Amino acid sequence: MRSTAEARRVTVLNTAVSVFARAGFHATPVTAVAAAAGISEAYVFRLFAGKLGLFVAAAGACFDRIAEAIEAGAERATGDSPEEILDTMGGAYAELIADRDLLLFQVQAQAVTDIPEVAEAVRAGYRRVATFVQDRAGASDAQVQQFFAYGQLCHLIVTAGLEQVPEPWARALTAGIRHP
Amino acid sequence: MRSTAEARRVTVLNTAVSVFARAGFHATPVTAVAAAAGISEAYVFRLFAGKLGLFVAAAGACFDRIAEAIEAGAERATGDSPEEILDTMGGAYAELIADRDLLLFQVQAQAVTDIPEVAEAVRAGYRRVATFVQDRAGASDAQVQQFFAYGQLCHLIVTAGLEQVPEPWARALTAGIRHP
DNA sequence: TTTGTTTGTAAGTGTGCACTCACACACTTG
DNA sequence: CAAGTGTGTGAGTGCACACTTACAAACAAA
Repeated sequence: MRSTAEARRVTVLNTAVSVFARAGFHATPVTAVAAAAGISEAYVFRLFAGKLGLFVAAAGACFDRIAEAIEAGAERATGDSPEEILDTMGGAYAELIADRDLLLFQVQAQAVTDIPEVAEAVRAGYRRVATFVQDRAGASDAQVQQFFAYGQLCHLIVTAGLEQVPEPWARALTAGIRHP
Repeated sequence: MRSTAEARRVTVLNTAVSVFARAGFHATPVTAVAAAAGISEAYVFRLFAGKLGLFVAAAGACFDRIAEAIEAGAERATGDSPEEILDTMGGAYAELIADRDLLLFQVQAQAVTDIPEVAEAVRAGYRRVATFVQDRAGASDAQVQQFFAYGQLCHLIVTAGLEQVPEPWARALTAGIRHP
């Protein structure tokens, strides 16, 4: 017994987030995840209920990490106006997604929401994050909406590589966006 | 000769947008597009340079339709303040994506931007739409950015099915969004 | 009619991949 | 030590699907 199954599941999930992030659910063979995690394909199938079970569990892990980062970030807020707290949360999020994996995974998950289990996982993830933002920052509906709208804009900026585009329209879309 | 190849290409592209919109590039066999278009798989391969060529061409058709709708919508603006024109453009876009195909196709295209040809097609699409919005509405960078941020929020709302979620966080995210 | 061109297809071919199964090794308990 | 339990894999199996090829029918021009 080299490791417990539960510990394996955790490491596999983290690598799964990274690997699925690049090419998405359908274009990523589970051999790729297995190889990245350093175990055999067969064992991945023993640890999770099929490729779909693996992806859904990875989505859970992805949103867990996002929620934790935002929750931890909120603690660092200096003032307690909604604007200040939202700003600090945004900063924590920007910091977290610097490596792109969590952001790209979200995009990939949104793309396979035609699979009901994935749609539910995405809703569960945003439910957790959005309710926390709303409650903790004491923000209005409009502020919460704006927070997520600009978050989604980040997805476009990163997937389309707009930071690298010097034209005016691209500069307008990326203006003031943190980090990417 | 039942039809010219060029006419076929147009009809195939429109069906391709609809069919790819549902399950995305990798999960959609070209037989599905061929069947929906009423022709054989082999002929699709004769009309387009592989599955990727078909998808990239479909992306072009998708953004063409969006750009045309926004350009036509801008004509209907009553005033000429940036706010009014942006609002009218937003309305035209909301109207266009009522059938979801164009919106979902954009999401699917963003998910396969790891393929350089697709990334370039996405950039070309947003280049056309964003420059038009900026020039025609005479909007500031911040206004253009906001316009697209809330457009991207629509993608999340539709893919995650948030209109159907009665909880407060979902109501906050969907508040005031037109149509979906 | 014959020759050529374009539209269209049926029937493959090869490959990649999800998933299974029989088996082996590690470790524990009695 | 023997028997049991959990961890891990090699070697398949079967199917879906991207792409090709050989062939046919419609139309045009001579």
